[in-house]
Amino acid sequence: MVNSRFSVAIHILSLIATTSDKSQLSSDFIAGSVNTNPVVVRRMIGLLKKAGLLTSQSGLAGYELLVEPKDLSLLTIYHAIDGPEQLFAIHDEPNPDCTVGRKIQRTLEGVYTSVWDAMEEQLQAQTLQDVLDQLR
Amino acid sequence: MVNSRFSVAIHILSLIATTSDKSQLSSDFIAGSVNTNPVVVRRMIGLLKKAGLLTSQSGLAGYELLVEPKDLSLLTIYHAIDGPEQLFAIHDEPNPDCTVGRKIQRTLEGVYTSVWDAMEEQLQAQTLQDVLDQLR
DNA sequence: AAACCTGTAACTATAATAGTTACAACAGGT
DNA sequence: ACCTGTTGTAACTATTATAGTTACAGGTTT
Repeated sequence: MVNSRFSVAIHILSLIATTSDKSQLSSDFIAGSVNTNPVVVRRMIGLLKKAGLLTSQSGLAGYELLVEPKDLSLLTIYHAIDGPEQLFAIHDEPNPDCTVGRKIQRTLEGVYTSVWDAMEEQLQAQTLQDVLDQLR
Repeated sequence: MVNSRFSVAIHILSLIATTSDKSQLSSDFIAGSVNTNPVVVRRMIGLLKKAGLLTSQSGLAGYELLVEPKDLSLLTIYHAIDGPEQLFAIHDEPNPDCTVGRKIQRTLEGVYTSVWDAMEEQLQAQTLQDVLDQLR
């Protein structure tokens, strides 16, 4: 299973989107809602910031979204957090002297790509706004 | 990323399907093609056997498929190897006193379920025979 | 200056994974 | 009966990913 970073990222972005008093949004406050360590939050926010999804100011509590929730697809978030770009690992160096071993890697890549594409399509179809609507 | 067991399972099943001299199929031989340890192979085969996909006889080399490659979907294989049934982990115990924290888990479950379903659909659509065709 | 914050590096703990060693039990040939 | 080679499993080890943590330099506000 993929790590929980994607979940944490969506949680953080939801919090920022729904909190009107931005000065309340310290990494410590956010960590309290997510139930993790403030550093974990700041680390994650660093990635989201690098992807241009939000701004922050060093030394000053408060984050602001740079993208409207309805324009922010979950796929964009996924790419922002630098999650794995493959679903299934393929074993290393199968035997090249074997008919199966010689071609299995490329074959599996093809199989997994179709699965991955289907997944991306789903993530593209859902936005942060959809998540916010369900949180009500 | 999910582990490489799924890849190894497909490799093993492909080997069994394409090898006519079944007595050649020892766990050691298969391990040589996959490039891993014979015990890893036997462990994996134990799962496939438990799922009714193949037979083996203790003490005697040789495995046989119990299902026609064209009737064996990759999804069936995936379930056989007991892979994770969720793609993304959801962080534990978000703060119940927070609007977001209170409902984020259930919301994410919904999101991830739609992604998972799309993935299963892709795996269901492809069979071991499709893989064999591409190995040619 | 004091209190509070961010950003980041470095370290630690835990868990998943794959690989490995070891061995009991079975099969087939001699 | 014995030897060789095999499966099925348990138990252990090594490696890696992940999350959590400590520490601290530097920014911001009062």
